[in-house]
Amino acid sequence: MSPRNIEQNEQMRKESLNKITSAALKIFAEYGYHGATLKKITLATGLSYGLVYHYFPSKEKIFLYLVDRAFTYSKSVINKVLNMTGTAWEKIMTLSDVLADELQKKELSYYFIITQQAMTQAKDIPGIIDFIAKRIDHYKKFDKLILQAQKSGNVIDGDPGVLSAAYLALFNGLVLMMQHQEDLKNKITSEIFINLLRKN
Amino acid sequence: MSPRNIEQNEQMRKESLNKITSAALKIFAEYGYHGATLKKITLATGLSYGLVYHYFPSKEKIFLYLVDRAFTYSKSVINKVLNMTGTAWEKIMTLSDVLADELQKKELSYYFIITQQAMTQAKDIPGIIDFIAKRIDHYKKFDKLILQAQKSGNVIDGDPGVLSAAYLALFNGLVLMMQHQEDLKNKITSEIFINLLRKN
DNA sequence: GTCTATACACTGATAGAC
DNA sequence: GTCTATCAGTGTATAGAC
Repeated sequence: MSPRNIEQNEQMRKESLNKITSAALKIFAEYGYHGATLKKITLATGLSYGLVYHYFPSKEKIFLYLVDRAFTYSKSVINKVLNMTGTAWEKIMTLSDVLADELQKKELSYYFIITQQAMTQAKDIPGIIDFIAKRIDHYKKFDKLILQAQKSGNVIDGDPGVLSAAYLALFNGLVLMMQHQEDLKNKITSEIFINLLRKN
Repeated sequence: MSPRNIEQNEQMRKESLNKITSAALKIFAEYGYHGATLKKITLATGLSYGLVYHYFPSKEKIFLYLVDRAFTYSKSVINKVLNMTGTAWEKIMTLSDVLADELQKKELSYYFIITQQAMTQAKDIPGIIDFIAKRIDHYKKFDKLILQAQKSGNVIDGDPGVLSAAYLALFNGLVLMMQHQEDLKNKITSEIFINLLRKN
C-alpha cells in the first residue's frame, strides 16, 4: 500500500487498458463489429482472455467507447481548423491539407471505419442511433463554412449540406479504399478534396 | 414427371432462389458479413430455415455469389457507357449521370456495400482477396478514360489512377452515407461527380 | 421442393484461483 | 491486476420426414 505501489498499479492499469483499446480498435476496423471477437482482440493484446472484462463490462461497451473517441478525435481535428484565423475558403483548404495528411495515418482511418460500422452494421446495439445522433451534430459547422465560402465566390453553387456530405463521403470512401489498396498511399493530396468544391 | 410439372418445378426453383438471394443481399448490406445470420435471412424470405441449404452449400457461398453479381452489375453499367459513341469527357459526364441515377436505387447501393464488406470485413473467407482481384481489373478501363479526357483538356492534371480512385471513393462514400441519411436522397446530382474531375 | 428437429462449434460473459 | 476454466446462448450446418 506504499505510494510506489499505487503508482505502479496505475501505470500497469494504463498500459493494459491502452493495449486493449488499441487492439480492439484495429480488430473492429478489420473485421467489422460482429466479426470482431473477444478472442481475436485478446490475442492481439497478448494478454489473457478474462482481463478484458476487468476493464470493460461488455464487447458492446468497448465499441461504444471507441466510437466516442472517434468523434472526439475528428471533432478536435475540425475544431483546430475552424478556430484558425482566415477566410472560410482558407480554412477549407487547410482542412483539406490536414485530411490528406491524416489519411496516411492508420489511427484516424480506423476511427472513421468503426464510426461507419456503428452507423451501418451495429443496429443490434440498443441506443446506438441516438448515441451517434448526439455526436454527429458537430459536422454541421462545416455546412456553414461552405456557405460562407460560397458567398465569397470560392465554392460552387449548390446545397451546402449536400456539398459537405460529398466532401465527407469522399474522405470516407478514400479511407476505405486505402485499406486494401496500399499503392494509393502518399498519392492522395489535398487537391483532390479542394477540387470537389472549388469554383473555377 | 409430365412436362408441366418440370416447368412448374423450374418456376418454383427460380422464385425461391430469387427470394433467398435478394433477402440475403439486403441482410448482408444492412448487418455486415458477420452480422448477417442465416436466421435473419430466412426470416426475411418467409421461407423455412433449412431451405437455404438446398440452394447454397454455405453462408460463405451465398456471399460470394452476391459479390460476383455485384461485379457483373457494375461492369455492365460501366461497359454500357464505355461502348457509347462520343468523346472521353462526354462518357464521363454520362457515367456521372448514370451513377447519380443509380444512387437512388437500393439494389446498386446494396451491391456496392457488400463489395466493400468483402474487401474489409471478410478476411475470414479463404481466397476472397484473389476472388476480388480477378474481378477488379475492370475498373482500370476508367483510368484510361480519364487519361484521354486529360489530354483533351477537360480533366484536371494528376495521376489518372488516383483520380479514378477518388471518383469511385466519392460514389462509394455517398452510397454508405445515404444508408443512414435519408434526406440526401434526390439531392445528389451528377454535378458532384463531374466537379471532382473537371478542369476549370 | 419444403419443412422441423437436432448436432456441433463458437462466442460473450462469469467465477474463482493466484 | 492477471489468469484459466466453465456456463449459457447463438450460429452454421446437417438429417430426415413430408
